[in-house]
Amino acid sequence: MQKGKKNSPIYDHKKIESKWQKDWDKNKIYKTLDTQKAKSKKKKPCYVLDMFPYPSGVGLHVGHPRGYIGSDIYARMKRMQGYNVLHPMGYDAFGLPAEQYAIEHKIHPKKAVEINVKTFEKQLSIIGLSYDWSRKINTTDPAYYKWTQWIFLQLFNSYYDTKKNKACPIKDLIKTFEKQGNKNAFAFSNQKDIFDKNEWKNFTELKKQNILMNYRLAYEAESEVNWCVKLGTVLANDEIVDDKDGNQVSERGGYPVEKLKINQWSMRITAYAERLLLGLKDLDWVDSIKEIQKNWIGKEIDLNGKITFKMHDAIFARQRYWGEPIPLYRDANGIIHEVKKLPLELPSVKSYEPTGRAEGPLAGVASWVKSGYETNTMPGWAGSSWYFLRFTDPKNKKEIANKDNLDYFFGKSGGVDMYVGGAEHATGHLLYARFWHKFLQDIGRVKSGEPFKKMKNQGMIGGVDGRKMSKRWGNVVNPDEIVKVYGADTLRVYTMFLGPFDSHLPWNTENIMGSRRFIERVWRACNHVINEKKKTNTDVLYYLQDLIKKIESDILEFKFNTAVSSFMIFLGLLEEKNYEITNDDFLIFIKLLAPFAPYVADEIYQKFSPNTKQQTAKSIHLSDWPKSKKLKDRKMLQKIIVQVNGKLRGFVFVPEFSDEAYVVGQVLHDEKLRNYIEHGVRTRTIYIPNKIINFVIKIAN
RNA sequence: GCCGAAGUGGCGGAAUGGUAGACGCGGUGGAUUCAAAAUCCACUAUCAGCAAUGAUGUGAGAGUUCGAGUCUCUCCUUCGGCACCA
Repeated sequence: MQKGKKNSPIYDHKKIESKWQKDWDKNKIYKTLDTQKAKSKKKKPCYVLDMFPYPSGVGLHVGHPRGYIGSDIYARMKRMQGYNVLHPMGYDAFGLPAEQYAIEHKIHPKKAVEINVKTFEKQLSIIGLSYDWSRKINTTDPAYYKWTQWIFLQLFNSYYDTKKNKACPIKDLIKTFEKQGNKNAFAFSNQKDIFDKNEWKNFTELKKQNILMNYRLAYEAESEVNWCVKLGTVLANDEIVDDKDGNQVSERGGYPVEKLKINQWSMRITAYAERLLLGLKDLDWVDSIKEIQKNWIGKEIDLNGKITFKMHDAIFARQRYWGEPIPLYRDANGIIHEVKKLPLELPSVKSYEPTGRAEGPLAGVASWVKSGYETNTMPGWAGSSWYFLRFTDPKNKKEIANKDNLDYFFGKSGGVDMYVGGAEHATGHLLYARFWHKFLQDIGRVKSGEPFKKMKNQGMIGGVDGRKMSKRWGNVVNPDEIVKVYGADTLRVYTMFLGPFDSHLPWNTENIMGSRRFIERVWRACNHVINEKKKTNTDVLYYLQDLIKKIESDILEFKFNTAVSSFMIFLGLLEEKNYEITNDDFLIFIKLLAPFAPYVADEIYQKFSPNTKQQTAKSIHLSDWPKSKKLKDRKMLQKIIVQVNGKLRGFVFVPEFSDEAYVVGQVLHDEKLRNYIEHGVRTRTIYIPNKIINFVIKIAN
């Protein structure tokens, strides 16, 4: 058929993208089925998770969505393959950046988070990410942090039994002390003094409390903080820089920083060191991250066979306002009690700025202090150490998540099926989340010991100058601008086409035209479609079958760049000789493309899908993923590489699985090739069917 | 210093031990156009040659192999982690 006969209108990304965005929202096509419904439909779960972001105030640059686009492509394919995909998004909004933003802009952190979340969602919504927004969570929501506090209390009420090799109730340990003292208690501890049962009975309450602190998995102890006298505040490591003389100074102002020992809460992660190390073996993570964790845990066995670990316990407190309150209080006698009614909500304060003492701003709230509450709050990593559980049942008021939901979504693989995020969390979030997960396994809340069985890490995208994108260098590219000018489909394709998913790559807006052209070529490829009475060109047909396999395996391995290039080759094939393709075969191509360019794919799908009289076709994203089939009549000649002494000298074409003698015959038949071989004495021939033949020639003299 | 990853055209990159440079960007020439944009066609690693073609070539050097970008060893460079922080 001649080009231009079926005149497609011009590709208008704005029109197409706003149309489908509304349509998808309205029909809630990305909604995850509830457990009961999914089970009755016998739908298998697939949990595809992004590391949830910190909604900082500056907004997204073009590198941020890279991981989200990758996981989205994966989720979309799985959805089309019939899985009940859980692909949620939420916000990790406690912690320093939100607090800093609030201080700088003189607004309440809660307000700052609201504003930032809005900006963030607006930016994300135009990229075409298939989240089920009805499961959105926010770590700063009291309904959420109620359960963060609950987990804290479970840790507080547990010790690590070294014989059972798991966490056990502290009550059991107290019973042991009452029966036999601590001499043969199999408990992980830094308690040095030995006592018998009678001594234990005679200890004061306060003494008992202090001893138990040496056993609890969440415990209070003296530890060091960075104290800045001039700023009158405790600083996080991130806020400290080296000055030109190598002294540690505050990033803000450059004032001296000293170490100060204060009493604060910690987590006995060291009790889990061995299990955290062992668990790494079964994880489908990139080796470099496993190696980093391994080094961090740092197991060493000295000559006497004593096992030590480099890893320290983790401080679980910040002298800051914007975090989860620790759900404990101290009575007049100094005895610690649990807060019975959770959540213990963060009170409103007049000033959330540092107080000038080595304690949190909560110390300035009279009623809070009077009640005996902790003035420190939990660190940033608290809420992110279990959020992936909450997504399975985000509105549950009775427990962290209902067991049926947890078991269903964490069922087969025992964890999130695909976790996508930055490699920079190797020793922070990824370690803490594994620690809490193992603890929750010990107390029977989850079945598996590992939360993230499979993980992929996106590399950073730098500026054109190769530097990190930042306002400071003036090299920030805003995704909104790119979407406006080129469209979201182009942004997605280009981001994926840049290079390997996990490499650090520079952004180059000049190059984006190639991806835009690709989408336009897809649009024009509609002109090659013929009706079903005719047949698709066989070259196209064969390539299409290979393409199905190629795209599926590339998506599974996160090799999106090569997937895009094989789409381009397919178009080249159609264009070069103006080949024809049937309606059905073209739809195969469009379906394969749908996860990458969801908007244009749905638009084209509607044109070519067989609509019934009653209704138009559903979204392409709810259609079935193509399956490759064996083409019976596919008997192609094989191109055999001909080498002489390992050097390429030409090719011969032979039927599949030809034997050596036949291939040698064909080679000798070719005058040019024969000359190379007869140049010397043939001593050996290496033949690999369908691939290569190499003649080893000894040249006389 | 220790541990890990990576070095391929002008650029981003591709390549189960088997045609190095797919695909894209950029560039050169041409078609179309009053002109431009867009689109289409051809060429585009280096050297020699009018050309067919030949030689060289994946950070450097050795090795294994019929055959190495890919495997092994040594070195160089870059990036990440650790060492002073958690």
